[in-house]
This record gives sequence, structure tokens and C-alpha cells, in this order.
Amino acid sequence: MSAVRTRFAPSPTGYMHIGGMRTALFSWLWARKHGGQFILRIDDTDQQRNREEALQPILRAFKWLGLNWDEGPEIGGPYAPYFQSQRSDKYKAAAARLLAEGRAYKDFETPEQTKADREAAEKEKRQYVSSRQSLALSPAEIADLEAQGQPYVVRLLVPRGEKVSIRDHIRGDVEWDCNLMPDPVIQRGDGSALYNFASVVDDVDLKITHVIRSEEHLTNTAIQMLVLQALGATPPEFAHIPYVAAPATTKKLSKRDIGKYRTNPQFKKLFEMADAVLPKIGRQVSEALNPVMVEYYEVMGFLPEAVLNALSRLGWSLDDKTENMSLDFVIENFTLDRVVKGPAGLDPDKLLAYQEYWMSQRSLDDKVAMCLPYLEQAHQIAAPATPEQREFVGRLITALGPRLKLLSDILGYEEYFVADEALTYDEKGFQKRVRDDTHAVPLLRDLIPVLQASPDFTAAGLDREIHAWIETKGLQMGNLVHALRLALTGKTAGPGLFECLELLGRERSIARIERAITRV
RNA sequence: GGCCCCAUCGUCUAGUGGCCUAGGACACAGGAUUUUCAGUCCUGUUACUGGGGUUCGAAUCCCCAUGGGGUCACCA
Repeated sequence: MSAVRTRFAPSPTGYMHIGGMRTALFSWLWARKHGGQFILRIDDTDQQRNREEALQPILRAFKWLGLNWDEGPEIGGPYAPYFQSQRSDKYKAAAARLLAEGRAYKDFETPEQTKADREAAEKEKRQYVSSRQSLALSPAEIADLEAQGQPYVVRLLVPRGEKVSIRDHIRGDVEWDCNLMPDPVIQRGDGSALYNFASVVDDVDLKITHVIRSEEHLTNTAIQMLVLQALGATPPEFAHIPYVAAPATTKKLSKRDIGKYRTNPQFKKLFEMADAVLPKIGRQVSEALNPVMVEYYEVMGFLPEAVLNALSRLGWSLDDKTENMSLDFVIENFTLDRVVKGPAGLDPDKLLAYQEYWMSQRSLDDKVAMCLPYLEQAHQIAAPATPEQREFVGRLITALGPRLKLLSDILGYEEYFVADEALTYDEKGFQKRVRDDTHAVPLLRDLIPVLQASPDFTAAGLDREIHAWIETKGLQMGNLVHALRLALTGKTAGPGLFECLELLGRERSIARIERAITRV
């Protein structure tokens, strides 16, 4: 068999759909696994919009995830052009050939007539098929009509009485009865090609061996097979993978339903996280940025390998236990026969779990490099960061440990970046742990000289000294911890207390304790 | 409505006639560790849509029903 060639053919819609990304991933995996080529072809026959601009987010999503393409936009290739809008001559030639061979015909019926026929059939509960009245026209009559400028479309002549079938890698054998199919239009009145035609012509032209796409195209495949047959081309192999559903549903994930997703119990979490983070970097959840889009995950600070892992496991599994998989591992092990048949709901919780795992696999340097842009965008650190700031962020991230799940989580720790006088407090916590706790203020006051005297202001050293000190007072750490944390960070939770002290350093720690005492 | 596809825990899934009183992961609940949170460890709850067949034996094969979904354009 010739080299495997797969393709993904997005329309430039201005954003990359996360479900579409999963489909693209499977297609990409198949090509990579077999050492073949993955092609990006742009289905932009439906112009109107600014193509270049609408395409960028899609390419960006591929680049972010590291899914490179061998032929397509920006890089070209031996079968260029890769934009359908630039291939219309090929579709016209193919249609003309079909016409000449009598496998297609010019249909002069008006759209109104066709529509009326269709409605009548529907009313009578009878299957609509094309009337084929134009087929009865003599060559002279046709020439006449054309001379008059009578508009027509080109329809493929469906071989009535036959059946079309495919052997799908995922669905198995699927068959359709041609008697139930209207003759599909392959060329519009204005001479442009329709998707079902252009797509097939291109697949043949680009020597695509495997069409791996979403199952909503399954029904289209009947028409495409007929086109393939008419063209006398060898059909590619097909694999119709299930679509990606909205969390906990079986409904296709769609950007149109974004309003509804806000209240979806599982999706809700993603919206809330974004609401907390995005405004800090000057953005917000909207039509232009939401969890249906790949860009959302990038902006929120998910790791590509986490998203890739989640997408790989959505509708595919290796076995009964392997969960965490690198892209290379998936390439090695991906097979179409292990793709599940039913639609799979995107599970934000599971995504977050993968994210935690992959975050734990990243080096500190990586994390610092990836977190800094967030701090800079949120103006918590002025760009570019100084070496001292980088070093500090590194220490913070180390102290945070697994608390840092998303890269943007770093924005939840602004207490380490604000001036001591600008620190804000969790008022409920402050009331309970500092004002209402009779031990709190005296202990904090007494602690100051201890901190001043501490020889090395490190977490380990402070741990020893403060523990010993609290014991001499006949008290326990529990009496001090909460009040001290509130005083230092303004919060009730966070990294280990001694890590907090070390991070802030002697002077700032003492300043903050003094400030807390005065605000009681 | 026609055609087509699909159907195992809340979710993602394992399961291709006996290994299944159905396995894993996430989520959830409880416990342990701990100065908080996070993490980690242990434990637990929870599923084969229903009905008929076939078979010694069915989550697995067949049929029907039900449910869900996709698609029916001079959209892609």
C-alpha cells in the first residue's frame, strides 16, 4: 500500500473547536503512526470573511499542541494550492468530465420548483428523489437554454437501483439505497463546487488514503462514494469517529450552546476558573474565548501535553488501565479499532487530573518560564522580569508544589508580589483567627524578636526555632499558625507556614506582622 | 418524518461467549498523615436500557422495543 496520507480540512471560522481538534488529532496520529503525511487543507469555498485572519487561530491551535502538518498553509507542498478557494478550476474540470461521460447532468429546474417538489413529497410522506426532467432535454434544447442564459446546476446522476456501501474502520459495513437519494448538486449555478464534490476531488487529487473525520459526515459518505465511483477513483479508507459531546451529555459540543454550558454542572468549573483568572490578564469568558475553543485552554494555562492526553483518551483507550500518556506514546500505540463508537463527553475534571499529572512532570525552569508571562500580563511583575524576580518566582513555585495546577494559578498568589502596606485580608478569617483569638496578638508580638534573632531565615531553621519557642510557652503550634498565616499572607490557606516566612524574608515578615497587629 | 449511527458506574472507559458475584481512571464519601490548603496513602458507594431468542453458558451473538444522536441545501 502507498504511504498513508490523512488530512484535516477545517473551514476558517476564526477559532479551533476542541472537538474538531480531537478529530484532527486522531487523523494526525494515524499518519504519524504509519510514517505518513498529515495534510491541512482549508475548506474556504464559503468566502465572505477575512480568510487569513479567520485561519490564524486554527493554525495556532495546531502549533500550540505541537501537531505539525506536512503540507498545507504556510508551508505549501507538492499538491498546492491547499485552499479550496484556489482550486476551483480543478472542480470545474472534474464536473465537465462527468458531464461529458453522462455521469452528471445539467439541471435547469429552478430552485423554487425543486423546493416545491421536495415539500410535496414530504407532505405525501414519500421519499423525495430528483425529477430528472432536464434529462429529457435534447442537446439542442440544452444548447438553446444555455444560449438564453438560463441558469443551471450540475447534478450527479445517482445510479438508481443500486446500493452504495463502505467498510468503515469504526462503523463496519454501512450501506445506503440509491433509490432513496436525490441527485446531489455538485456544481452551483455560479459554477462553484459544493462541499461533497470539492472534498472528494481534493481527496483524490491529494492522494488521501484515509479519511478520518467526525461521524456527522457518515451520511455524506454515500454521496461521496458515488462521486468517487463516477470519477473512477479508488476510494480512500474511511473512519468515522464519534463526535465530542458536551460534558455529561450525548449532544454534540457546540459553540452555539455556550450560554447553556455555563450552567452545566461539569462545565461550570471551567467557566468559574476563567472568571477568576481572565480579568486579571485583561480578558474574559465570551463568545470569543470559551471552553469550546482550544484557545481557552492555552490562555488558561493548561499544558499542551495535558490537553493532548485528555483528547487522546476521549473516545480512545489503550487498555483497561493506562491513563497518562505522552504524545509519542500515543503515536506508538494508536489504532483505529480501539476507537469507541459512542459519542464521548468532554470531562473537565478528568482534564484537570491530567493537567495535574503533567504539571508534576515539568521542571521548575519550565514552570517559571511559563508562569512569568501571566505575572507580567497581570502587572504583578514588570516585564521583563529581573533575575531576582525569576529566582523568587522559582522559590514560590517550589513552595506551591502541587497547588499550582494551571499555569494561571500563579495569579492566585498576589500576596507575594504586593507591597506590605497593600496586602489585603480575608476579613472573615482575620476576625476569627486574629481578632477573636485571645492568644493571637500577644503571640504575634512576642514572635517578632524571635524572628529578628533567627540566625538563618530558612523554612527548616524557623520550623525548629519556632516549634521550640512555642513549647517553652506551654502552647502548641495550632495556637500560632492561623493567626500568623493571616498576618503574613492575608489568607487562611496556602503553602507551609515556614515556607511563607522564608519566601517573604525577615523584614517583610516582621513588617506584615506589625501591620496585622495594628489593624486589630 | 425518511435514512444512517449509537447504547456498561455520575463521567471517560475495559470487556469481542465461560477468567465478570463486571476491571481501571476521574469525580464523590469516609479514614489516615498534616499548622491551613493542596498532595499522598487506605477504604467505600455506584453500571451491563428493556423484552424476547440462540447457547450447557451472554455485558458479549440475533431480533424487537425504548432511548439518545447524526443527517436529510445551489452550507461546510
